[in-house]
Amino acid sequence: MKSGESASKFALLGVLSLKPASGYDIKQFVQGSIGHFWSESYGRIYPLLKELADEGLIVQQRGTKASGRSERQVYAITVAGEMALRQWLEHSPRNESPRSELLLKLFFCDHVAPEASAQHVREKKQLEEKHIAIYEQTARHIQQRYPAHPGLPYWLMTLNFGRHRSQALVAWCDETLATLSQLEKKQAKEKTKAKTKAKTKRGTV
Amino acid sequence: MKSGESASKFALLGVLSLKPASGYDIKQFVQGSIGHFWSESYGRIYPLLKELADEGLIVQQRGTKASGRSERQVYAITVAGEMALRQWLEHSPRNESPRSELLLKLFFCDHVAPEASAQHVREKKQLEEKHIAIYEQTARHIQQRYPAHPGLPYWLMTLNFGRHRSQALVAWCDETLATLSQLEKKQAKEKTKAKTKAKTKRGTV
DNA sequence: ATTTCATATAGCACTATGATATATCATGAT
DNA sequence: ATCATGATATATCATAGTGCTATATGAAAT
Repeated sequence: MKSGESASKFALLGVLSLKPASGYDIKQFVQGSIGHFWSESYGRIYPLLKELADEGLIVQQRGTKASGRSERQVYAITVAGEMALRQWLEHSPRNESPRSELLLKLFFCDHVAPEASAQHVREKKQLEEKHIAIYEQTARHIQQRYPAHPGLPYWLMTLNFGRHRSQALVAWCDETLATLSQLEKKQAKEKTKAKTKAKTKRGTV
Repeated sequence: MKSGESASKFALLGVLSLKPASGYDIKQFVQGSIGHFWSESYGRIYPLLKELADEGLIVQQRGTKASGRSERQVYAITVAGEMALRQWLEHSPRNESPRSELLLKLFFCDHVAPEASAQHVREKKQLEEKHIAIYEQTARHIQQRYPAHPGLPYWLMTLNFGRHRSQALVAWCDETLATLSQLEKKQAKEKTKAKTKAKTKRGTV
């Protein structure tokens, strides 16, 4: 495999290493199981499945019109595919380029009132708290359902990652909200001062 | 502005709201100042500058001189541009879809030895520790250099975000490394057991 | 003198998303 | 009965975004 090869291909291989699946299945699995740190779109999944099949890393299982659905195209990983996956897993992951619209807004927000930014931060806090709840619930659920699965410790690690991250961000939100309310107070005071000054000036002129 | 409008446009507007700049300047600024939570590529910057100019949100300062080929093309934000930026700043930021190659590898890593994953996690820890150092250094630097700038508190907030996040991830790395080394020990034990069994079997057969 | 480097713009191939189109089948409502 | 709805399923397109490469120039270093 070429070096510029995208991670998406291996994400699909990874899913197929668990069990054969269709493009639709893959999308569902990604959303439901690794959705908190990965995403795939149909627009990539279907072309990639074809590429992977051309490269011999997966094969199309024909004749599986089992439940009578419309032409379900199920793919399964091959031995070559498993090898490619293992190889990729051992390579150092590329560092992701983060893009946070929230931080971008915050960085430039001296153009607007602190309250507008505070609203964004409050929403972020709510979101992260919701995430924490989901992580904990999911962890309990999979521990109960797959207590002996060899992948379990690794799944829990990824959930733990999210929990740590979200907890830190909630703490940041609290700090930031405090700072923003201080800034608002200060601005209000300066406004009052400016008004008083203006009045005095008007009085003298 | 349309609702599907990308954040990149406003990132450029934000940078130009600080001072007039060329495409090159913008790239430098983004890398140097908001690089820890945002990125822009030349491949987007130049087309977007033209679009923004067409929409009247920015204006080209230097003339479109024909003779000099690679002449510096400096853009400045217009009043309309400032209004558009303010409007955007007040809208709720869209939640970003995170993609972590590290977690993807970790999730599927029961295919390979725990040591391979441990290596990835150690590298991650090093990276985050480096980030923390940079955040703290940058914070000291800008507090010294722009003690009275109205944007300073907001810049510090974004750095603080990074610091919180990185500290949490370092803690996660430590936890995860501990878990991985336990898993490795367990696997080693099972292997030994398997070997002993095999020997016994061979002995009896 | 010429090599090297920082500045600067531009285009292209590839990667990725989100929206939408299309069709089938199961289920329950009318 | 048949009709609406929603889940299943595949596919495509416009748009967004990245990374690499080509090109050019002036200034500094060798």
